[in-house]
Amino acid sequence: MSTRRTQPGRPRLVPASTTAPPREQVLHAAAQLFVTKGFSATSTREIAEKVGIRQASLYYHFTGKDEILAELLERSVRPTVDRVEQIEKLTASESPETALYLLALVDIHTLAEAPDNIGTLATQPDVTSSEAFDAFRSTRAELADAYGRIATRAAAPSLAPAADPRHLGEMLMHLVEVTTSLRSSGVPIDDTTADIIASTCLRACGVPGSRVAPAALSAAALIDQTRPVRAQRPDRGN
Amino acid sequence: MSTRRTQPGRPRLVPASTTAPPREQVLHAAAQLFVTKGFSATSTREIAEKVGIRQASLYYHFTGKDEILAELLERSVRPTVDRVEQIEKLTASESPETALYLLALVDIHTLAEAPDNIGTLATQPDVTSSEAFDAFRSTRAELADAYGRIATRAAAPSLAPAADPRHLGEMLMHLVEVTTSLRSSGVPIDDTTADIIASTCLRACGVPGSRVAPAALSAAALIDQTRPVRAQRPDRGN
DNA sequence: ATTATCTATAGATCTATAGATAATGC
DNA sequence: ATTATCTATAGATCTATAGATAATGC
Repeated sequence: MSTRRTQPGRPRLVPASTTAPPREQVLHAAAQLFVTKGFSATSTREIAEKVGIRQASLYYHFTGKDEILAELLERSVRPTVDRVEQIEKLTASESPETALYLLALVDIHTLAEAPDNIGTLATQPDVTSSEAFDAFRSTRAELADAYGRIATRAAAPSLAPAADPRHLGEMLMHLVEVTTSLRSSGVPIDDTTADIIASTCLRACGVPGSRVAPAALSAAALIDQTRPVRAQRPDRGN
Repeated sequence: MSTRRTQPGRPRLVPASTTAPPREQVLHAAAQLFVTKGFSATSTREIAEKVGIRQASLYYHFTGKDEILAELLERSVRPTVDRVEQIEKLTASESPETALYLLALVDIHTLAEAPDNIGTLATQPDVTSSEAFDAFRSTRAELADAYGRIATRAAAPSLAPAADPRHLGEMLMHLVEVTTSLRSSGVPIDDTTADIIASTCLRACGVPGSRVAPAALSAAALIDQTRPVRAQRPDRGN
């Protein structure tokens, strides 16, 4: 009965096809275009058209095109980064390869579930070259450091070339990105696929085959306990 | 004595700093910009400025920006594709994992030696979305097919998710691209690094650890015999 | 005559701002 | 009054073409 017939604000020329907040509609449309055509090749006009609003109306929700991408980038890493602390706590008394396996699993899951496969945005050259995304690069560096830190403990001494933890972290992040690449090719990222990717991370670090399966088992037992540490919503009952 | 003082054609406002053919100068400048900023974010004016010519002068050498990228893309895969036939011949009587290892080694070498790290261009979204690069995508698909064909023979039956040879090929190409990613991070791609990456390909296919080292040995013995089949220059003495 | 540049510019964008308008909320 | 859109447009690009110019080659 008390249902609003319309929203505040001037009505759109093309009525919205969804009830999602307009800001989310913009993010969704932009994500699809950025992922398929690339950031620089996508015009604000195209985004607006996809949403069903006028180009200028975007600027009511965002200060510019950069801010749209910045928000999408942030969302593509935030879920994993917020779980890193918890992962390290949970695996403090486990083998180092279990810690790496768990981090990889969580990250693969994030990339597999991210709307519109926005995990692919991180490697677009626009992102790595413009200062507008410094905040994201800093967040991502945090994740690369975690990969490097954890993997260095697990890595075989034979891994001289990637001995620098930072390089090792970058390599592993690239490996895990195969998740987004498979998603683009239409491969469903189920538990088996995730295990193959995570195992590949361990093997790429030189972990002997005999230690991979135990790490997989231990990590699987812990994954349900990886709750985000930051950005947790306050309890409903407060 | 017979050295020309100048070249035909109107002199440049800024004299060339190299004797390389102008077309190559353009490709080199464009490659650097495309790789760092991305194709769409790079203007023809920037390319021209880097070369030291006027923006319009680019169009004497290329029909447009697309043609510059198309040529760079072609060069980034051609060396490997031209060796695929020879690789399959050489390994016809070897184990399937030796064939895969050799293909990976050759590809890693191509990516490691490609000027300006142009191997990174293939995954830019501009490339995958515009029809202007259909020829390249077709060449690249040929390579993906080879990866898929060879890897399917080497893969363990446990690899159900990537059972489709095409998907398996895509996955392996993504893995090998870590070469360009490491290059960007400043890691030198020496023989040891190449072996780590190639071994990771085998392990990602589920090849047991005990069969990796023998494959690496066999492949190393064959790599010097991988001469391109297509595009070979005619003998000097003809 | 041929080659390789130059100058000038048309036409098509594209981003972002200014200010009007049409809803609801109070 | 507030919200969320709209219309209109300034100013800054950016790509590609037309045609002039300054070298060498024959």
